[in-house]
Amino acid sequence: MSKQFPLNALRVFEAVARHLSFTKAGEELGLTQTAVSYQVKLLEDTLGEVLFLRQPRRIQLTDAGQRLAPKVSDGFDLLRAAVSEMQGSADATLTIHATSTFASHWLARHLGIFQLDNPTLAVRLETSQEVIDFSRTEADLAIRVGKGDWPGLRSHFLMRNHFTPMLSPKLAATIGTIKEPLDLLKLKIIDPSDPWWKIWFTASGHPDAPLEYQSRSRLGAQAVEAAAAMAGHGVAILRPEFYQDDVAMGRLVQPFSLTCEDGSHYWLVYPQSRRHTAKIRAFRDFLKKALPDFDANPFDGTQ
Amino acid sequence: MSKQFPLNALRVFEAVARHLSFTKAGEELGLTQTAVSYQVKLLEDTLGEVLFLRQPRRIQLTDAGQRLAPKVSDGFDLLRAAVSEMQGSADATLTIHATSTFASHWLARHLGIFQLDNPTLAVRLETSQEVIDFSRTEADLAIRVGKGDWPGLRSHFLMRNHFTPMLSPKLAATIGTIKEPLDLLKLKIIDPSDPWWKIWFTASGHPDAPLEYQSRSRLGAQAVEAAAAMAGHGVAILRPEFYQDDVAMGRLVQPFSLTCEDGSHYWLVYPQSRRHTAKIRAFRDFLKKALPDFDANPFDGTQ
DNA sequence: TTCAATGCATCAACTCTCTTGATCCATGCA
DNA sequence: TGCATGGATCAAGAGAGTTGATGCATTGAA
Repeated sequence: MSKQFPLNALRVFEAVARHLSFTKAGEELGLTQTAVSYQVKLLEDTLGEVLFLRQPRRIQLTDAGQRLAPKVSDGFDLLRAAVSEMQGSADATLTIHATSTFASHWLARHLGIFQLDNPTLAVRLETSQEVIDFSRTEADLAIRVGKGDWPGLRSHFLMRNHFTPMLSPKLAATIGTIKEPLDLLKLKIIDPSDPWWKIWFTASGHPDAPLEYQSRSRLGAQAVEAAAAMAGHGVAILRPEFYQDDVAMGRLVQPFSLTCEDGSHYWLVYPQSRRHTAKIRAFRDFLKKALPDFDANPFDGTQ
Repeated sequence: MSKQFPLNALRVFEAVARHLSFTKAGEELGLTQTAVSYQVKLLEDTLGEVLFLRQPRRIQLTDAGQRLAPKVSDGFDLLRAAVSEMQGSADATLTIHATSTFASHWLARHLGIFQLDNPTLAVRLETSQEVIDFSRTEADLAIRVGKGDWPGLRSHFLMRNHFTPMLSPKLAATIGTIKEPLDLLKLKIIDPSDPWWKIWFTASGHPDAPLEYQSRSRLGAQAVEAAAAMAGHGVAILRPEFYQDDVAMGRLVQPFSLTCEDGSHYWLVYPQSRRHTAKIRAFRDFLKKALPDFDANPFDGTQ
């Protein structure tokens, strides 16, 4: 079965053997009668066997052709089945990669609706902080934070990413009321090297707020910082919408209404080439319904 | 399984899945690594599924690929088997078309040797007077009389065709001895419209011998005329070598040693495209050994 | 008998798929 | 650190495969 062997000719032969007509077979395959004739002859030449007897207005399988035809049909049936089955079962699982923050604070809440709408689709949710590479990881789609400009990938805007300081009410109580942004500096900043802090203090009118840049690296995930904040270990800078529950439960407070952005937002992302897949379409449609700003342009004037 | 589906890509995928290497698969198939890469991507695009995870120095099947690979292998195994089995069994039968004259007077005598040399080959001998068309009849090769110039066919000279009057000794006795060609005209000429008579009489010095051209058409087969001659119904004009047995048995006599030709000779003939088939090669070799003049040029000077 | 319809073969021209070779990049190993 | 391995990417090119026109033989209907 080396590259020499004309597989396409074999496929054509199979169709011709079924129809016993070059023309009909051509129609089935979307070929002209000429092409069919050519392919059959090509196959006959490589096999060294005549497969059809050309009688005036009809063709007929030779003994050789008769022996070959059913087995070739079986072979192609198997291939067809293999392919469609593979596609079927692959379609049955949707693998989503998301940051743990988004997964736990947004997806967890909304995925139920998607699953109700798509009962046959098993969802596999993988969380990772890294930006996954679709060619190296088995994932159908991903939720990423960034600018939406990833080459080779299709991206849809999901929601803006903004942030504001948050801390546990208990910790806040230790310094009385928090009136002024600079008050926060009396407390421990959980990750002062996070550029978000610089942005926020600048926006609040304190571009020179003293932040200890030298300290530990980012904890890596907003969720971890949030947990630390809830535990009263310090002040975190978070996306407030993700923690409304915790605010309601009294685990966190948002002392200032000022929120800032750094230009990175949440995006749905998947490989260009797979944009027409049913399951991807389904998830895209779900997000479109669930998110008012889906596919909006975060960079136009209307903030 | 329409023409859209890249069958070749599937074949490439099968090889890659076995080797787990684009390069190795390429070597097996006689392709460059680039081509393999292209084909795999093509297949992935049409399926809408990633089949391999590209890790730095190795690749790995995805779930989808893992499901697909074994079934595709099975499918190709089936096709491979179908093809080789067909070829095998087709190679096991050699169908020869010959004129009944040649079949009964030459082949019948010599075919035994061929079958001893090729015990696995079943020989099917079909006799017919018509010049068969290989595209309309199931035949591997044919023995024909003619000039050896059939388009699309390969032909090998077998033996000259020449002829001389022959008759039963009993019939000859009815007019005493036969000394002179014209003596034959005292007897019934079995098929006087046969152009061979005209040629022979002319060669014997009697271009004006009165032959009843108007009479019945040729009996069609030399064998039939020979039978008539043996039965004493008249004089036939035959290829003497074919009837040496009958001469020996006293059924026929050849009154004159003069033999003539009409430019047509015996040829082995088969489709160009099948010249490399094992069974055709075998039969050709057999004739080469059995016939001293095999593949000689009957038209050169050396008669 | 003649005429129209059907179906395959043939031919030349072209298209576009597929292949090649060069180059690049990342990783693993010495 | 430097080399070998293995895959991706790119531009260029070849050639397999298609197409459409045409021809031929047969069948069936008028």
